[in-house]
Amino acid sequence: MSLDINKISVKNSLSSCFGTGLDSISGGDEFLSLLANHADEVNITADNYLLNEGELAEYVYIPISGSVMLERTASNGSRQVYAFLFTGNILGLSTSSIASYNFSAKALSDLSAIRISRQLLEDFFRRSFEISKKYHTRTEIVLSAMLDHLFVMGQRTAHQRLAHFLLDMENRLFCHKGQYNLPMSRQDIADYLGMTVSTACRGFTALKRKGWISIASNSLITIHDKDALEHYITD
Amino acid sequence: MSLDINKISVKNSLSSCFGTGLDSISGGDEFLSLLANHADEVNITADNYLLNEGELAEYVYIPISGSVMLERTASNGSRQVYAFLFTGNILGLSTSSIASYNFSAKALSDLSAIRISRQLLEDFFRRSFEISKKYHTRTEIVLSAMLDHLFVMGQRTAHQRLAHFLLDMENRLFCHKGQYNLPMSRQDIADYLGMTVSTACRGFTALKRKGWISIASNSLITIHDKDALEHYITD
DNA sequence: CGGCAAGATTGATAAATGTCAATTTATGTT
DNA sequence: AACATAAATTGACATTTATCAATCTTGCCG
Repeated sequence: MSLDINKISVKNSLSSCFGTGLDSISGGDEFLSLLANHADEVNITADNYLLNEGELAEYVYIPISGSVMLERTASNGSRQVYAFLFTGNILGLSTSSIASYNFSAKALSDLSAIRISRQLLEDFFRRSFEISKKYHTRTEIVLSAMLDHLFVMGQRTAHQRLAHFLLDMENRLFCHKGQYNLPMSRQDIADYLGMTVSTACRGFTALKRKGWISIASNSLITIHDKDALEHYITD
Repeated sequence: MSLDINKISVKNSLSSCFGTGLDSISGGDEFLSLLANHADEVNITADNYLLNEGELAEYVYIPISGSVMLERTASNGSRQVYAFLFTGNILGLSTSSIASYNFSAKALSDLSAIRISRQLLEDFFRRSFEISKKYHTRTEIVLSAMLDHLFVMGQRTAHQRLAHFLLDMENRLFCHKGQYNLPMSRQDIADYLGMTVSTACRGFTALKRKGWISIASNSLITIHDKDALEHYITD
């Protein structure tokens, strides 16, 4: 199956997130072309699951359009959202090739993604050490991002965590003059940051009152004072 | 330099921790022997740092005796402890070969560790895909453990997190009839679990009052009712 | 063995966050 | 545009956790 590589955005290469730019794992165009010739394209509609925790981890995915949320739900119903992934991010990194997925992936919007068999990926790695190295460096970057998130979760207040999240999204989403659209609900944000929806809402309100952000239509966020936010999250 | 491989414990292979058993990354004895012939041994005394955040990441370490704590301290003094590592655990996994350490490693006790150059490790990987695969599977297991910890941090109360920690330590430390010695201070535990020392202490007291644990001498813990603890942490 | 210093525990209180219900606002449909 | 529905926000109150100081315990060292 053929695929137009140019469709894959290389934005979102930054910071505390699971996936980062596809560009960063390529061993030059050679790798991308290789993948493109062996990748399927999958499409699912909003609110459906691309994969489920516990399923045999057969594929790695890269969203072409739309966004995805990685999550785990416990038996008592509590849910932790692990990450939000956007176009060009890689999904499936954290799963060993012999094991099953340790999270579920839910589409936040209608989604197109390319899908590469882990077996095939492994064959590429076997043939090219350089490609293997790029890919594994990428995994290590994800681990590093997890450390950042863990720090914030353990050492910051609910409102600070929210401010941190908004700055992170400003880096990763398409943003014009400090304005961007959040693709996830308040509940998703709350479950990502380990707080209730009420607390998340009060956080938004608090940041608005300080004049650091404004909210036009629930999902449309404008950052007015990035410096203040950055200072706020470090205490 | 020569090294007695038998000194390296293969316990601690379980659960939510950074490093896990060295056995799991070996490509059979061949790999261990290879490393042993190229490894240095380093020794440092309790409370000193094996490596510091920001330093060029030149080595991977494996403690032979003693234990280590990985941590990050922010400019305002708040500290997140990322992991406790014991003998046989691998230290340095989460750092890309071209970057610097993204945490510091502090000895909890007098420590001996073997030290392998990342450059050398990479040479091994280049030569043997199988060794590379084992190593990177190990990294993915660490990432998976981080997800477990993140879930607990985001979705559980302070006392539940403490109970979870005590069960984890029971798996990983030398334990006889439910009794084991914690090598870290209350402050370290609190910083690992994202709470204050006071809250950690109250947690210990609460678990004692329920009759699920007892504490002989601050560091000597006995688990009396593992089932109750396991039920407690899932709500 | 006694005394000291550091670490651990507890108490009183304040602050942060959760709970649950009411209300408001946004979104999608005719 | 009006409605219906779901999502977001807020208020009142309960619970959890932090803060800070006092007290107790442990481990260490002479």
